[in-house]
Amino acid sequence: MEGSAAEGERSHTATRILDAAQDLVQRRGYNAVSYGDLAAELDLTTAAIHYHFPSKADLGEAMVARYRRTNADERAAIRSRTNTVRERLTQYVDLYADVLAEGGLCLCGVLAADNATLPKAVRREVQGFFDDQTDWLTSILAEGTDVTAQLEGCESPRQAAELFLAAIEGAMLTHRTPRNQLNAYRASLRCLIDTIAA
Amino acid sequence: MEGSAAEGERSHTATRILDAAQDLVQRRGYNAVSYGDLAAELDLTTAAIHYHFPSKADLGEAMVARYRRTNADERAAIRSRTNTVRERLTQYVDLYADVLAEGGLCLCGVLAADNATLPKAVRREVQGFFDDQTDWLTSILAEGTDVTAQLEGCESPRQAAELFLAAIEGAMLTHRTPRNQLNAYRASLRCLIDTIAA
DNA sequence: TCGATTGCTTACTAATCAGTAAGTAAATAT
DNA sequence: ATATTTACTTACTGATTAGTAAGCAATCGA
Repeated sequence: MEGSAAEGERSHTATRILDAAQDLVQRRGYNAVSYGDLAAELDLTTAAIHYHFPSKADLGEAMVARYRRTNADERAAIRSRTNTVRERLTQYVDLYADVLAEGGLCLCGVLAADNATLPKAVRREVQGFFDDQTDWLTSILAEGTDVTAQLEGCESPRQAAELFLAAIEGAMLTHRTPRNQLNAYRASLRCLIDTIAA
Repeated sequence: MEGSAAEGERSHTATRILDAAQDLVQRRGYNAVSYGDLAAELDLTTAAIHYHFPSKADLGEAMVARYRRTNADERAAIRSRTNTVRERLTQYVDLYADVLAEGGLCLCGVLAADNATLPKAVRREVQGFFDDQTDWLTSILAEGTDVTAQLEGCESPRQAAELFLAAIEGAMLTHRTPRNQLNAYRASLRCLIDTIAA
């Protein structure tokens, strides 16, 4: 076996399965995606998918874990390439522009809606994702000028971070109609960003 | 037949079916609720449910239509019993306190997540619900002091209304963990209300 | 070169899905 | 009193669900 790199090494097929699963779940929800759907999309058998991910819980957990890692990289990139709160929040909002344009939602936003039917491991990953976001946004906001001065009711950067995250996830949900959804999504969030980074 | 009242008259069983369906969908999502689940919950057969609602699309449409009517009444009650923007928004936010405490979400928030798999008629009702909310919030905000002065980036009451709705739907989604979810939900929205109604 | 492992396929299973047909007991209408 | 309608039940159907068992060709390690 060659240079066994850090964990996360996956076969080409396993990666394709995760890609297809994530795409379908973001557009249709957890319970509307079956092994049969994935098999059809990838020209595989359902058994082949069970070979890579024995149960749907395994697939779901791997899918969200990978989503969290990718998202962490994207946030790190935003932090290193920008300097102001406004730039950072704007680019953070735009992280979801592509999925939204294709009719999808934040993976964990969709999964949170299906929360009660999720395997425990998946639910834990989803909660972890939201914690990641809140922590990151809190640190971004804490570095800028005092956000509690702009948002009257907010007693801490963390509270403002929670509001901002809620606004993003909610704006994707409420602006899901085909027409102009992306503009409406951006407009809602710009409204909040301008207040925060006045 | 006795005094055929205004439309919306439904048999006792049909009402019980809608109650159970709404409760289950709010907690589990559209695709995780089957006729079998409802039959078990209500001690009926699935055929009995098909008698009242021939297809799942019929059930879904009736469920959301009733939700919209109930919600319209609740909003009208808030408007007539309060006078300030702050009171109105606070009570509007609290409309979801009970469902949230029981592990549920706004019915249309859940359905928006399942959007791609929804029958057309249901999708139309869900979109109608969001339009209702935006219209109502817009008129509430327009009656108060100029909200575009408090929220820097907002160019109109409507834009502020869209942000507020997004924040509510999103806060339910992100604060779905059992512990203290209701307090966190309220805190996030209070933060926005205090800014809007400063 | 040979045995084991990897990455699949074919062929299942039992459960569950939405939906239907036919029958029935009770209430209602004439 | 009789016919009809209402509100169901029993008993299905064919499709789809997640998941399994067994087999097989190619690759890999010794």
